[in-house]
Amino acid sequence: MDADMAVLDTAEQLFYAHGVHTVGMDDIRDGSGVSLKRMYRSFATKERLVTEVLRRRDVVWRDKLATYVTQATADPTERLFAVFDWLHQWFGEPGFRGCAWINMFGELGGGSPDVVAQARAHKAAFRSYVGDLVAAAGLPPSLADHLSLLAEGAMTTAAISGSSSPAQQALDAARVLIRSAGEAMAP
Amino acid sequence: MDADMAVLDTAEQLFYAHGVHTVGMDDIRDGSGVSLKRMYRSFATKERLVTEVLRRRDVVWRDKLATYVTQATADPTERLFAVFDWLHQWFGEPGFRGCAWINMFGELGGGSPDVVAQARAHKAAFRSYVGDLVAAAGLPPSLADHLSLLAEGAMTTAAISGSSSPAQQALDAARVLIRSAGEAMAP
DNA sequence: TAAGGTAGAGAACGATGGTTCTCCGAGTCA
DNA sequence: TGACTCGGAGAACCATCGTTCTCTACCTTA
Repeated sequence: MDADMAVLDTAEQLFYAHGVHTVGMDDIRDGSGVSLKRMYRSFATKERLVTEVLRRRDVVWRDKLATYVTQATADPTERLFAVFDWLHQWFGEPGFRGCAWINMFGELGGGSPDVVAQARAHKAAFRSYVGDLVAAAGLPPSLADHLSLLAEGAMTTAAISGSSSPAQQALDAARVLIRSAGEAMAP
Repeated sequence: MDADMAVLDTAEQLFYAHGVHTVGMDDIRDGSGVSLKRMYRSFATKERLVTEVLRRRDVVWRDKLATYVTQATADPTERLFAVFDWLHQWFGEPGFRGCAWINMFGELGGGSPDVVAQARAHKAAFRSYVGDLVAAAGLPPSLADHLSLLAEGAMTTAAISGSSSPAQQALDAARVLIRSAGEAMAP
């Protein structure tokens, strides 16, 4: 449905920019041009709309990252660096306000098991993707945890500080970790 | 005022556990036993109460960390490790739900410059503290950024995954970074 | 053209929550 | 004791918001 897409687009943008609670269904109607009646036919409740937004965003977000990394370089180790390049680019986008899952976890996590599950799944998928890249580079699995932590830290630090330089700092740290891990494996 | 303390205690606990929006002033009244009238005399608005909670928590949180680190060891480098030990301990506390500033930034950051400022100040103070420890250990300043990112990443990852092991992973990564930085300085 | 069904605009409803007001009891001071 | 002040409990007020309902216009089909 075209209208459903418009609703999801508007909801995602407004939720991300202002948080879930402060955005009313009326705001989403106004932004999308879709009537309340129609919205409620596709999304029975606001909570359902939230989870649909997160579900779609998860696919899109990880696809954008993977596409960028794949096209950036074919070298397995360089691909790990490319993850942080992509973060840097993302942080610099206008309206960047951190990771949507972290934000929604903070806002709704206390009362919404669905949001907790989505956040957990999204973060697990990201870590798993980094794990694939690490394995492809022939590096030890624990490195995936370390690089993921750097990436997560960069996201929140960039959001709160309003700067994209945490991506660069995370990349610097990642270089050290990757080099050390490589030396440890093949000294 | 004793009543003010009770209000702040209750508000902090409820806000942290459930988020700001879902906690009503009535809930804080019920939890603290302080009447609404009295609460509004000390805290003119709910938003003010939120910022007072954050202000007090900032002092307490950083003091707990610094006290732990100071008492853990006198060795400058070991003190850097102690930061992550403390995080591990914190993550394991019952009711742990991540960093209050990150959570509130996610929930209110879009509409509350005060909360943004508090989160920014708190994170800057933490980074600065790590910077002091790094300097005391005679290590390069950029290491402070790297270790801070690991710590931030560990906080959100621990919160979302519901596990305290990210602190251990961050400690592992920190060991590598610190060793590398030490070798680079005095090879 | 007439009947019927669909969809949208917007009002309405019910609940919630921030903030204020009212009323009443208790303590105080002359 | 009596007037006065203070503070608390809780109702009241007002706005917001999720959700539903109504009414009307339009489209379809015979």
